[in-house]
Amino acid sequence: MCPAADPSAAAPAPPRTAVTRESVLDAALTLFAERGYHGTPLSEIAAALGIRTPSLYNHMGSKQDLLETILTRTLDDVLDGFADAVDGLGTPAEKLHAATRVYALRHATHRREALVVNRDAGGLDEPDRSRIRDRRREHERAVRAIIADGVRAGEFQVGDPALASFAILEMSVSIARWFRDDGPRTAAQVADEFAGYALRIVRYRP
Amino acid sequence: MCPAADPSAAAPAPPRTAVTRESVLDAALTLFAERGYHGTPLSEIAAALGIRTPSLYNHMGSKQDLLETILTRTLDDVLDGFADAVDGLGTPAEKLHAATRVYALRHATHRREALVVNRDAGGLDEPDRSRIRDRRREHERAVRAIIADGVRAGEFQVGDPALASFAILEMSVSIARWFRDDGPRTAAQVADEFAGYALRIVRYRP
DNA sequence: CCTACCGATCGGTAGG
DNA sequence: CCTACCGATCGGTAGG
Repeated sequence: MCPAADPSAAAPAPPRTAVTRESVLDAALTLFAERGYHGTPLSEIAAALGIRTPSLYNHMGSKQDLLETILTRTLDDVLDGFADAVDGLGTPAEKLHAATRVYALRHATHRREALVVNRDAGGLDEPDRSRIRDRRREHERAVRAIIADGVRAGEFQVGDPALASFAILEMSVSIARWFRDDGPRTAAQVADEFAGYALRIVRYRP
Repeated sequence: MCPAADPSAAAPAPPRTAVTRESVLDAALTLFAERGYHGTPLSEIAAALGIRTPSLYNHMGSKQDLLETILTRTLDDVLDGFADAVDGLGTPAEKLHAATRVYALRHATHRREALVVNRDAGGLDEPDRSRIRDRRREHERAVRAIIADGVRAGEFQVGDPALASFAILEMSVSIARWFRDDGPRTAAQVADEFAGYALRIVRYRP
């Protein structure tokens, strides 16, 4: 209707910095997070980088490969972050607090990655889809185990550790959907608050 | 690679019941929830109904119209459910418990609708996108107001009602992502448990 | 409800 | 990094 003012040409000025595999992944990450994997044509990724679509193939194997790389890296970071956060901690309460804090913080500081994981993981072809899904379950199971430990130790009171872990994990994931860098709260403030919510959900009383 | 065993032909047998606007909307809802709006071609909706793609236009204006109808109905139901649930209740704790319960229950029993709202609301064109977004904010504000009331009344203890309401709402939304009808818990059990979590998050002590 | 068909756009390739 | 181009598929229309 109005081709002179195309609203999908979101990138205002093609930056003439060097295009690398990393800059392609970064542009793809931004656009996948905004419009979804299926809603993002390669032509828009190219336009954001100031190059033509076929030139993207100097930096990637395929559009799927872009998604797969983004998801694999993101899940690796989440699992590493979890391991680092709980390492050396003693009680289930300490572990649950630290695990929730780092998970919540990650979702405030890596919003694009979280949005793509939650929206487009199903867009992968097998066997990558199963691999990614198993990685997510690994993290879920680890958090559930902490809660179950806390229940056994008499530290927590929940009817079902699986339900509580879903609630804690998913409220943290949602931070990616509403957090703004220029908002009234810092990422660290939100993460601390949510870590506190996690302990409340499992009825931990210090 | 293997055209004889096309995995995207998910509908096994085209049911030869009457195709209506409602059955088109239902098939679209199932497929949008599974693959996303942009990931679902009209040809698959038609195939699920056992008709050809152009025949869909006897029951709809456009693909966008399908999405818009699904989202509008869903948001209407959420707001109506909220109003009915808190109507006549007295204390903030009663209201928050009832509002969370009905919201959680809805996400367990209307999983497809919830997945489409959360994934594809951005796929709408203006002005529908803004209208839908405003409806969601209306619900958020109402829940936040209950929490703020509870804090003022000394019933709840939270640093920031906005943060607590996001946590409560979004953990409930997530039910749509993992709940299974054939799982170990009924929708009502999950809803009751989550309503309890909501009161824990705001530190309500009966 | 169908067949026949449209222009546009998709991801991707050839060949420099 | 480009132009030129590919077959496939998209949402949608014409005309019965």
